[in-house]
Amino acid sequence: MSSRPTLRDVARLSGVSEISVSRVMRNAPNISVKLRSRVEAAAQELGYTPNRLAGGLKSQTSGLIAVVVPSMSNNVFPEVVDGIDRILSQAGRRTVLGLTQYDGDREERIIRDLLSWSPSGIILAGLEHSDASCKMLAQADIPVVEIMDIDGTPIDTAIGISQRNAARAMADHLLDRGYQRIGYIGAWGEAPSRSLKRRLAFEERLSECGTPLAARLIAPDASSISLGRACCSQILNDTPSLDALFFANDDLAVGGLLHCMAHGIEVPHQLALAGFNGIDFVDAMPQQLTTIQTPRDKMGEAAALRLLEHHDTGASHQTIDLGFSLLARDTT
Amino acid sequence: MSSRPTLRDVARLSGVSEISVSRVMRNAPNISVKLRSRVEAAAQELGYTPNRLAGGLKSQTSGLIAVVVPSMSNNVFPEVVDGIDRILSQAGRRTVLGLTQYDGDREERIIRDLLSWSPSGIILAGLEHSDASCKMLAQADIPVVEIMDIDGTPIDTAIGISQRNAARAMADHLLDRGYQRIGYIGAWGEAPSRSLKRRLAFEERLSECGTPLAARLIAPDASSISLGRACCSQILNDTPSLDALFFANDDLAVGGLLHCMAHGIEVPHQLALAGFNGIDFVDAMPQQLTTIQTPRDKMGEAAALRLLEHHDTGASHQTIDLGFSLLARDTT
DNA sequence: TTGAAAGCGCTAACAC
DNA sequence: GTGTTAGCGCTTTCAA
Repeated sequence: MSSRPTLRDVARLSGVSEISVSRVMRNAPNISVKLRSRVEAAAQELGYTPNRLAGGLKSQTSGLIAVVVPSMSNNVFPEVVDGIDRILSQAGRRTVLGLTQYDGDREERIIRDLLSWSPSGIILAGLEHSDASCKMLAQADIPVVEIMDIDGTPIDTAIGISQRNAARAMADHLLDRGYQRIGYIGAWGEAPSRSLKRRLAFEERLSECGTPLAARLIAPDASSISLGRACCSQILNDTPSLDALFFANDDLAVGGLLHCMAHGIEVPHQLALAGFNGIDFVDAMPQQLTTIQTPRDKMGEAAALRLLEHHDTGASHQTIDLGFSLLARDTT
Repeated sequence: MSSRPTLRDVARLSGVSEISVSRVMRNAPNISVKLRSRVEAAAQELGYTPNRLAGGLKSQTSGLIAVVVPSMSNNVFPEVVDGIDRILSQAGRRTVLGLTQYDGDREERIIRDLLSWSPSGIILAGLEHSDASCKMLAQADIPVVEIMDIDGTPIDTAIGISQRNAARAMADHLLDRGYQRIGYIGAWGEAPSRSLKRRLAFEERLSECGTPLAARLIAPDASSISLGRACCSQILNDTPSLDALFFANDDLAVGGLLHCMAHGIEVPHQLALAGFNGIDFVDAMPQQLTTIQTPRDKMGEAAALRLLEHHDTGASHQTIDLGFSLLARDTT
């Protein structure tokens, strides 16, 4: 049985021109009810599916949205992607995914590859990209939304939070609470530039207040609860005098909390713990973790909405701050 | 300042034919070193990016791979997608995403929409799809891989585990340990057909062994640790005599464990707990949770590999069992 | 409100 | 090894 039916087949069957079928399929205006129903019947009968490759080629606008994030293994990005896709699919657009695995070279290759699909827009995590990447993005002449971080100059639009301010807020919180010997634990070898920014801002703030960071441990491995547990153990072994720990994310922090529970370390009296992100499961722990709540699904949704409304403006160098909130709870 | 350069521009600049440029860009065979370098220089100079919409239209094979899963908010799918993309991106293929939100109608629309991109293959979660969906998939004449579940008849290839056998294994485990009053907790209103299959197989096995399920609680909400905690509290309230609980997933089970910790319920002596999936964080809990370990990233990788190798066979009705393992640990 | 012509950018099929 | 020709399936003009 024949291959996939085309517009031509539908046109022949319904006795109208191809362009009329095209208009019906796209819900273009100025189509009589009669013609529409005739065409729809024929399309139905043939099981016609439009070929978006052809449509996109001709119209120079595919409706694909490229999404470039580091990894789905990091708890924050699935939520972002969920938010993006929720908005896009309502609008008949599709998400094409690229996962960089925190590798800048790979990001560049992915961007090049994604642009070859003539996407109608692109969403990227972070503000740091290679020169070549930036050049490609500028030339592509499509809306570019950079999410997560707003501490820097966006190519077009940045939507997220100030990672630096969030870190400084946590520093202030710990100092307000009277902690003096503060340590920091990170993961991924600090490949995500946002972690690095946060740590630097955190250290900077502590120093400004005359209480410099007392210890630091950056594991090269992927972040996980188990890793947090191991790192917590190690940093306390190396620097027993610590009275507070700030973790690069909640997974690590929960690991720290579990370490303390297992070893009878009283939280927060002997050791205070703070995380970052506000992942669902921190609420469920025996002690509610102090953390910074970030609006991850909002970031995805806002980025997608921005792309959808973008038929007007060009590159706008706009920054949208979605804000964070410091949840001061049981562990500090 | 022209728009995006085309093959023609590169051909003109390098003084060769368009088709030669095309061959160079695709690394086709039979190209002299000299011609290749000349073309590459020109492409470089112009910042040429191929237009895959055009290429795909002509060659009838886009290289896009459609991936249809319920949601990224469910811990299991991000890992699957990570596995898929890891393999695909190596092979120069792209993931186009569709999230069904556990809605069959939406799945059907998504499949229709994704097929309009002429994907080279499609990966779907689960074996249950609407008649219309199955028809479209059959007509599309592309490799179809259904992942997660192998209890049923695949359209083409199924890769995953037997959800039923896994549930029966857990039933046997709990019975072996001597538990008699066993309860079950689920979420999502059991929209994921795999949960339902598991529960039914679990109940069936318990009944076969003369120890029917003592209580059951299916929450309509999205699964989460907090929900597990609440459900555990409720089911114990309704049926205090329970001596074991099987949860639809690890999130719920961890919630149950936290409830027990908070209320001084001794695990497993007063109450045994078992989860499903083998999510990373269960290892980190104060007590290691008994669970069924499922090979989620393997499922993604295997599905992607299957699509890549698929230039030979047609629809094969093949089933690939990746197996699970029951991790009998502290909580049973 | 409908249609005819032209061509988006690329590659398969066939020369040479 | 390289080039010529034709056309993938659709939509943008422009005309009626």
